[in-house]
Amino acid sequence: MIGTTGRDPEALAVSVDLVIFTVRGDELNALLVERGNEPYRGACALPGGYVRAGETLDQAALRELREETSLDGGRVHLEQLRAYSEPDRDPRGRVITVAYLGLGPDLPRPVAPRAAWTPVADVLEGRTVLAFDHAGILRDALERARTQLEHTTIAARFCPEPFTVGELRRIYEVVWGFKLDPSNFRRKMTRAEAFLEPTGEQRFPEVGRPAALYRRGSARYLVPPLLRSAAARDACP
Amino acid sequence: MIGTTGRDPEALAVSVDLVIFTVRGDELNALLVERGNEPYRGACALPGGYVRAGETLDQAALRELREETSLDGGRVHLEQLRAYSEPDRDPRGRVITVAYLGLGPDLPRPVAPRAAWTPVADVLEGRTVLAFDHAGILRDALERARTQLEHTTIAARFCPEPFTVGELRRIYEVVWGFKLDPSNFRRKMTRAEAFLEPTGEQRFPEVGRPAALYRRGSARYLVPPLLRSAAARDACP
DNA sequence: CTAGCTAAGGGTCATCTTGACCCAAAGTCG
DNA sequence: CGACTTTGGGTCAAGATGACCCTTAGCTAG
Repeated sequence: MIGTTGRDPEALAVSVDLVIFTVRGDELNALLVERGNEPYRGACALPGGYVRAGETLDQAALRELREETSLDGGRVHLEQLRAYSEPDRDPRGRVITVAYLGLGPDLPRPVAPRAAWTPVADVLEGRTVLAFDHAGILRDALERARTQLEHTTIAARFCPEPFTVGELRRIYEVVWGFKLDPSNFRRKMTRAEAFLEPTGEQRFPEVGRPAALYRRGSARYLVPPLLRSAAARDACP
Repeated sequence: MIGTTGRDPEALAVSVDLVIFTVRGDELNALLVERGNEPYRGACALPGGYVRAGETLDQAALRELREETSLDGGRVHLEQLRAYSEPDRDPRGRVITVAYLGLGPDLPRPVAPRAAWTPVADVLEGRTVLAFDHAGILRDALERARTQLEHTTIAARFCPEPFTVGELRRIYEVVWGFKLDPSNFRRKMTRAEAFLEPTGEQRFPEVGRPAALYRRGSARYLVPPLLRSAAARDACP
């Protein structure tokens, strides 16, 4: 959380803010904390805090992640998004923040009090109001996540291992916001080099045919990429 | 340039550093300044400086651009690359820097003394040594520029208008570091929606057949993208 | 004037990828 | 058993790509 004390208006502070996405059920969720102090008391905000002396931005982001979710960085993919620097973005003083995008499999309930998973749609459609410029940061993070699904293999980071092709497809559908053809999706994913590693096991779901189980392969990039059509890109919010 | 005075080791400063690329002849060049002060006196560095009070990062980057090249932002495409935050990246104290990637057509000689266009290859191959972590920043910027050429229409920002398809192709070849098939390249570019806008004029070069002239179209993205093959990606440095 | 050079610009063709389908297989539930 | 759901395999046409070929239109050397 952003500190509680007033700040020298001349001073320049640097913070990190985290957009942690996870897929729960059929919804994309982000980790938000309810603010206990002014400004924006009672509103929601992205988890984050000031960068400490001797700490890199990556280390600060990992520390905040641990404080809010009690997760080591091993299970969550964290990457720098960009810096936000509007002089009046924080009414307490000059704070430049570096946003991080985090992705993880259906994560446990956050440990921090007042922290909770919130559907991203609630923010996009105005049902949940975010403090500061955090709504804009969240939108940028969502767009980055959607683009990353096209070119990289991070979608598998959303899935607890082992997982089925259907589970992986649901990640794409939830993050992108539209349905994919199951058959074409399977062809694409199973033929991609080192994306999926078959375990040989099967999973027997409550309904439907048993599905083969996979583990994440070694590939970091999906070549050729799986591009959203221009039409689909425009259709979703 | 980075300031000349010593700094309080407890304080945290934020700077911007600019990687400005331009194509001159058959080489990709970056704008570098020779350092007149310690540390790294005599070495080259990226242009940059501290962010001032009340200034966004974008504004700081534009101001530095003007100071070094006397160019308004209109002719140069500037975008944020990422932040660099290793605590010991600057021996004078804690400085977090946000790097910007800039692209422009064959730009005039820089106005600032000790500033000069330098072939990027000289840096990559160690003939030119950069101060701080600037060599790493330059490599990251080059990789970003290469990726941007695949998905966006920024390559045209390297070309003074009006330009020919051959000139545009040379941009790709110089930035990517390998040759492209002229015929296939033309097909791809002229069929891309709103990338090239024919002027109807022709240019008569010293040698070879006259070429049709184009202006930048309104499209910002190149769909479908023009992807480097995995082989080509690995081949170039 | 002609041959030779260079680069533009148009075309062919085999291959690959994609999107829209269809359909059988293998489980559960009524 | 039959309805239902999801997996997983297949076809087929349309489009994109890479490797070519060849003509065109300017220049220059002889």
